[in-house]
Amino acid sequence: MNKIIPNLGSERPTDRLVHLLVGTAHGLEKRYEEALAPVGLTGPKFGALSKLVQAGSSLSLGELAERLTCVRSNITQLVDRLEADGLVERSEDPADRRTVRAGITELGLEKQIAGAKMIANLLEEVASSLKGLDLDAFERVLNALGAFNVLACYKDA
Amino acid sequence: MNKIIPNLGSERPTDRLVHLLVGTAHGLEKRYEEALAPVGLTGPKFGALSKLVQAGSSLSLGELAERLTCVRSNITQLVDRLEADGLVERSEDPADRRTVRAGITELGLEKQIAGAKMIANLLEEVASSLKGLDLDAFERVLNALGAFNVLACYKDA
DNA sequence: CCAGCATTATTCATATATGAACAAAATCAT
DNA sequence: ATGATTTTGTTCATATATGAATAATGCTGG
Repeated sequence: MNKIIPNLGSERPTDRLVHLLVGTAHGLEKRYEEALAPVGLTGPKFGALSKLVQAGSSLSLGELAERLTCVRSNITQLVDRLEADGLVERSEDPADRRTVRAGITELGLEKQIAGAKMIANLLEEVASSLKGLDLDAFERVLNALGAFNVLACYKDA
Repeated sequence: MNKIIPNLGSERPTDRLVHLLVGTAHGLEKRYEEALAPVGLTGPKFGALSKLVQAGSSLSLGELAERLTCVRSNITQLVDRLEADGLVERSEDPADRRTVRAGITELGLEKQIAGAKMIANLLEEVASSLKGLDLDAFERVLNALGAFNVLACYKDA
């Protein structure tokens, strides 16, 4: 969970801000993982289950990779682990014998729902800690960084 | 480089902001990695070299782990790879036979300097894309999230 | 039709991260 | 002084990520 851009004492004001931004994001992700841990889920596992719930049906591994913005080989492994946990099941696609579909199980659905509750609580906390702040200005800065950045792929990941 | 908090159509305004924040941070980290790639460095490798340069002397692996905010076993592996690249050398600590010190090599120093230049350019770009925005408001929001968050460990990572 | 091309998932090698278990060495408390 | 504890780095098992190579299948242009 590291890979934080190191602060090398440069001390231009934006350098500090970038560092703060990335650190804050990592902190949020850590909270996110911690919120899911009691349910027995990790971030990536919850993400995959959520995409399946959201889709309302099974998805091919390729579709799952797209929606989770990652490469296929990653999904092969993630679905291996989810299947070992009994949260997801692979099935054949009758229309295309190359395709493997992943469908959520009963247990997977339960876990997703439990995880979603934890995340809702977390986001509630975040929302209340942000009350009264100028969130529009905040978003303008993020958008400025987003325009400049490689973020198309994150638009609705 | 994924593990982005998935957007599960909740659509409270702060949910969207959290998602945007984390996505932007990942985008910056991606740019950071891409800036270092031509030099032949990755983020973690550059981070370790930078801490050694900053320290001005060799550091024990434990000190390095602390400054990079990660566990010791991670540093063992990272220093293995840096040593294989010829960027760092392990040495014994005369004062404590348990301790292993990591010192930067000539080549390591060159690479760190080259990497630092690339990062300086990147931050320059960021700074110019942020011109005219209300960075104080931005920082206030980040601080609100930081206070609420597990971020002590990132204060000056 | 079928030869070549594209797509799909898997496997493999690798990088990064964590945490538990371990061995060696240092320190501390009695 | 010495037995217990702590500290240090390594090793191992595991999770997550990437990208290259591969095999199976599907598709397409002639």
